[in-house]
Amino acid sequence: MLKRSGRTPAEPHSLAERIRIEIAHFTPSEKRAAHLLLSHYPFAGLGTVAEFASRAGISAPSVLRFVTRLGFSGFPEFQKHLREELEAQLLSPLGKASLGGGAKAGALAPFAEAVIANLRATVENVAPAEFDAVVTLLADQRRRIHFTGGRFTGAVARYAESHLRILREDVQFIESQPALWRDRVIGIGRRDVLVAFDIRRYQDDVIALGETGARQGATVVLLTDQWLSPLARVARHVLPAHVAAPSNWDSSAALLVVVEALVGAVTKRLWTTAKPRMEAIERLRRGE
Amino acid sequence: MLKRSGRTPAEPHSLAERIRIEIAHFTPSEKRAAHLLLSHYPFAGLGTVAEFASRAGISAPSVLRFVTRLGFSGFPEFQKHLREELEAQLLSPLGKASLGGGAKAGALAPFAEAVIANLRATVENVAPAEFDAVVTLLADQRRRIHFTGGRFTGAVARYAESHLRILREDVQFIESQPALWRDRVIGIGRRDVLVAFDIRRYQDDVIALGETGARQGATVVLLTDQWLSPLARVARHVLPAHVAAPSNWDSSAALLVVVEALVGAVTKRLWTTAKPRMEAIERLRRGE
DNA sequence: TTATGTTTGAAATTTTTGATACAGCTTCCC
DNA sequence: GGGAAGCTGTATCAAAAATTTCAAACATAA
Repeated sequence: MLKRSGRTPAEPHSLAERIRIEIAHFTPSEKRAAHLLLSHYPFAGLGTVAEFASRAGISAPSVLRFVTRLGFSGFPEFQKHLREELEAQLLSPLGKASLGGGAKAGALAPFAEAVIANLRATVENVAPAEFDAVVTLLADQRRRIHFTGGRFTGAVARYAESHLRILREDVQFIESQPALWRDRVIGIGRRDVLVAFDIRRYQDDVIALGETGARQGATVVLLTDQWLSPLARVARHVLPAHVAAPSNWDSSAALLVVVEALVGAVTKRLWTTAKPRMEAIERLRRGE
Repeated sequence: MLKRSGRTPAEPHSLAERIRIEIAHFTPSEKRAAHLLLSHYPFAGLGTVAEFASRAGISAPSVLRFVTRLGFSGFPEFQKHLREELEAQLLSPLGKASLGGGAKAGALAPFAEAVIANLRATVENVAPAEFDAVVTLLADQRRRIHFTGGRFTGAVARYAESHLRILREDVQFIESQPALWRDRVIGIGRRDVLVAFDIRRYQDDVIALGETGARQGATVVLLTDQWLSPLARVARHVLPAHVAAPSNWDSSAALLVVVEALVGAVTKRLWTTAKPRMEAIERLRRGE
């Protein structure tokens, strides 16, 4: 059994850091307490036991057991530690940058670093004029918008579609399997915009859909990786995102960020018509 | 005479600022209290009345009179105000992402910067042990894995599902509309893992699905935002991601990165069985 | 299934804390 | 020097908070 002496534990780590390390050995209730504290570190711990308990959805005794397990002799001592840590952090020049301690290890950190590099590279490589042109297309309410994507990028396409369909009419998602789009593609023509997502191991059916759309006069927008899908040849606009990741799989995160930036810009562009529309949708959801 | 009503005073200024203005009219012991508070703002005020009194070299009642003069109805209310002010100040650099900025040129760059901040914050807040526990669950081939998510996060859940189903058996996506899962949820029990995605404006149907699953004995894993979906109450494991963005919408990018990191880790864990499986799938796709 | 050990929250208990009444003290003006 | 007005601290009380107890619920292993 762990020592549960009444001393404040020595700190090679900050409290937040220690909790993240030890959280694996916690009981379910203790985990809830830990999560609440970490997600609002350290303010969640500065109120009363009862307040903390109800915010975490557990009982007061469980909160006490939680702080006891952390090595404190009682709740007041625990709070004292939080206050002191907070004061020390806040007064140091680094200050809030490192509040809550830096989680050292984990498979997550290197992945996040790679994605950050991708984002930087993507920002550099996307032509602002191209970005704006796509925003203008998506904000053009006379046009119909179709999203599609491959095995993995399909989810990103759906993400784009689920936002845009709230902002305006005539937005839909098309599955990339030919059997599922053959009939739907017939009506596509000059007034349609086809937004295709395709990253490497470029997918034949997505390419076929894009080429068919282009042949029928649709404006094709391509979101792809830095090496460009073959669809780039028929696309009117291309937004390339970097996808390298320390994994067997590519990362679609930068692609997603481009999508979110597009959605944000379109929202701003369409605000006068989108706002009442969003409110109406909200009312429907609520009233339903 | 000054108003001494029980309300928290309206703040054109912060409390510290107001004290500096009004300090001239304070009695000697009130001045001592004020000086202590200002010189260790706001931490001196976060302890007990007795502690504050002794640090200031005055008596407890004088401290009470001091906070009363500042317009608070009591010491606890005074503390609450200090905590809120501190929290607001500390979080403002993150939250301030103003909407009014120039929307035209380079809407992508500020968005990417915000996402990078989110990623950093997310890496700090995710407990490595919690992350590993989820990897272990997802890599356990005796269990069945179910993904679900809300209006927008549903796409992220699909993204996770589309990767994981290539690595192993028994992976599926469940739509969050109750009508679509009522029949599917019956078979869910102790050997099932339910991975739910839910960020703010937490969605009732996702919560209902999660609670139902938990009630039937499934292990619930929650991917949510930093404020934690109500589902955190029933979830065995919680991975919180930061979602703030300079847009009317939240950003799911950090959530996606967590998913990608999970998938990468599971791939590594299952490599001996996953590799032949992936090759077989590849052959099927080609040969088709 | 039964038996065993954990985990948990409701309620009772103890401790701490904030608040108040009141008397002594200081100050300052006449 | 006397006395009123306002400060201040001691002693005390009431309220709130933390803590402990204990039995039920739960999970786990046999």
